[in-house]
Amino acid sequence: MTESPFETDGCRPAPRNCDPDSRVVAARLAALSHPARIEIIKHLSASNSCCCREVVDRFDLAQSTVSQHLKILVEAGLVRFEPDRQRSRYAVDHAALADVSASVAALVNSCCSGR
Amino acid sequence: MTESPFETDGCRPAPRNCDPDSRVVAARLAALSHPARIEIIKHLSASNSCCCREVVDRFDLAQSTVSQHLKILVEAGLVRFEPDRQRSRYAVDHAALADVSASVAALVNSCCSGR
DNA sequence: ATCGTCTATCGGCGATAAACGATGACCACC
DNA sequence: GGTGGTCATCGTTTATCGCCGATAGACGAT
Repeated sequence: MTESPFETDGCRPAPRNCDPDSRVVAARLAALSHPARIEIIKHLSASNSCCCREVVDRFDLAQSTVSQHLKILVEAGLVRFEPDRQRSRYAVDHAALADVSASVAALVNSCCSGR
Repeated sequence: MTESPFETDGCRPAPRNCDPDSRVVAARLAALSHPARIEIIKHLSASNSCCCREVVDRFDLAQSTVSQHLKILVEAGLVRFEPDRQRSRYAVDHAALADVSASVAALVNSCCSGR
């Protein structure tokens, strides 16, 4: 356990005495908190699996931008990546997505149960 | 009124052909995608209702920072604000929070149902 | 070997977020 | 009136986001 004051670990800045759970949830929500990424998730799941180009054609965003969004989703664990020849197959990780939904539900629930 | 191609309306930048729903969901998730704000939500619901100072004491953040976070939560409609003498009562809007949870669940569901 | 295509990454730019201190408004109380 | 506590806002600084064009790597086809 490093004694670093800030362990960014891909999360947003957090107060010192912050529940690690909150950081994890926040990081995943951050990945989902962009309209383009939500749309990309929808598109991926509708098509079962897409390559980058397919997504670029769908939305009018530059290829580099789409690649960036996909990278963020992969790093958040919401999308799985599999290189396929010169293409890249991206597919939604439904389990991870369900997990996010469960996390939010748990947060809401804890707020209601605690009164 | 300028003919701006982007009507930001308090949301993150979005591609042109973006489902408005995605923008709304994204905006709410953005409010939740910060560890400190998640912690604040938890604290508020545990205490039923808090003033700003109470939150400041709990986390080691400057009063102005906490005030800012609370403002963001209020603007996102997740927390209700009620001035009370020189204090400010902040309370979680459980209905709104449940609504966010439902939105995420709907998104996840649409991904699974669409296969 | 040389194209053309698909990707990922780099570098840069403008805009926004996040944090803080300082200031002033407001209220209660002495 | 003066004092102390609470709060929102302003202004500043720093870091990150979101987007793009350009570039380079990898692959298939000609």
